[in-house]
Amino acid sequence: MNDTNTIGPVHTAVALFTIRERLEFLRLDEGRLPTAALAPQEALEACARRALWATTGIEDVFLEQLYTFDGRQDGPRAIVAYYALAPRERLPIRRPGVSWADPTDSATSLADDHRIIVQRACERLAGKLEYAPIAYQFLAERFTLGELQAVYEIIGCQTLDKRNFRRRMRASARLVETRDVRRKGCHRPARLYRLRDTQPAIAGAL
Amino acid sequence: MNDTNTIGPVHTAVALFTIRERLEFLRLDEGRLPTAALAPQEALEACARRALWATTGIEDVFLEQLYTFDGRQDGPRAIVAYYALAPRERLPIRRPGVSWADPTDSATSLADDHRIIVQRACERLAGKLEYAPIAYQFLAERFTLGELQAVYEIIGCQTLDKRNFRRRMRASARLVETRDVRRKGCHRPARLYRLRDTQPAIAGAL
DNA sequence: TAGCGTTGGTGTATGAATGACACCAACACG
DNA sequence: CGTGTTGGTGTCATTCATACACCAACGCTA
Repeated sequence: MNDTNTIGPVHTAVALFTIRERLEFLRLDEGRLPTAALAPQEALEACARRALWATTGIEDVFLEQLYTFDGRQDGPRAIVAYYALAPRERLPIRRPGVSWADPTDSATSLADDHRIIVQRACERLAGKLEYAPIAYQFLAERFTLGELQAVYEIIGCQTLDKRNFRRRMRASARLVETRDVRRKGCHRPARLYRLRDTQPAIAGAL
Repeated sequence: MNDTNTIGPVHTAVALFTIRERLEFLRLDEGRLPTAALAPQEALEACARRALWATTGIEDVFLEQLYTFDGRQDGPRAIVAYYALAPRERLPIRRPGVSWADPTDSATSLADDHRIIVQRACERLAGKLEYAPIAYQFLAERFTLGELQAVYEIIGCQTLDKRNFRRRMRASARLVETRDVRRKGCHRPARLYRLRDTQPAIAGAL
């Protein structure tokens, strides 16, 4: 009766994105995003993290506030939406009731108010891609330039020229070349890079 | 006892900006921004407009959601902050208890949580200046290029080259030259421009 | 062990956009 | 009619963005 997900004046909702060939978001089987009602004394961001943790067990992901929506008349007064980003490797989700869905697929069953959240989050991602280091949130600590380019192409919905992309990344001075390479498949190994320490991985405010 | 400004689980707060030689925001004498508690059935944006209207009588200004902050323990659960923009001419505020203040002046008496709102709003303004038509929100329907440049310089906190600025504005194709000029002071009259109709004056989502 | 398939990795040339810069025009006022 | 003040204009140099093609290194297989 006192289900923390259905009562309370303020709720949070979280759209968790990851990339595996395509951009995907985490969707509960009932066609909703993870949500939680704000508990007494609880901070909004903590509430959002709790919503994610309760459904998936995931912790310590990139999380940023997206927008606050009006609630429904029979529900919360306001819904504070967040979006989260994480590399696929960190998401060994094998829980009943959650799965990955395609945000661009209008056939995906999803409540209207949550569909808007996913769509706005995609727009925000594409917009921030150029001026904030969000692409790295989809990658492991060390990554290849090929992987990085794939993230840019998927979020930006366009193919990029390899040489121009690499030059841009080098010019940004955010990357550090490591001494290691990654072997994967029957082709030339790829150099591994990581984010420069002095550059915060998460751009604070919007 | 039932003061709508002190109870209720969700509040809105509004930082209203205008430009008169410098950027200014509207501040209540008690060192707070206009706020309102979300009424039953009320939409968040309507609540923010009501907060502004109740203190100033101002209606129909540009208003955009900024960020949602945690409430304080003895107050609301969440504070949804908005920022508003309006040309100075439309603000004949002669109400007791409200005045204009300098957002960059740390000596301005302002509650800490509201100070953060003003600061974040200034950052958002500067950031959006380049890609969204917010500068026009500070101007009347028809304006001179000199006035427009002044807005850009004040929000961007930098002086701009007159010729380069005008070229950029022309290239953006957002402006329409009118046949009229404005005479003001003892110097050459300035051509008046207006925003192109097909371009929405307010960029919708963020 | 040689060839193939696949991804990793590199430089140059061209057009576009940006930034720096100085002078005349039109008015009001005294 | 002279002065002060803001309005208005073009060019050149530099930087940035775009388009584009080939060899390298590996695993696999024949």
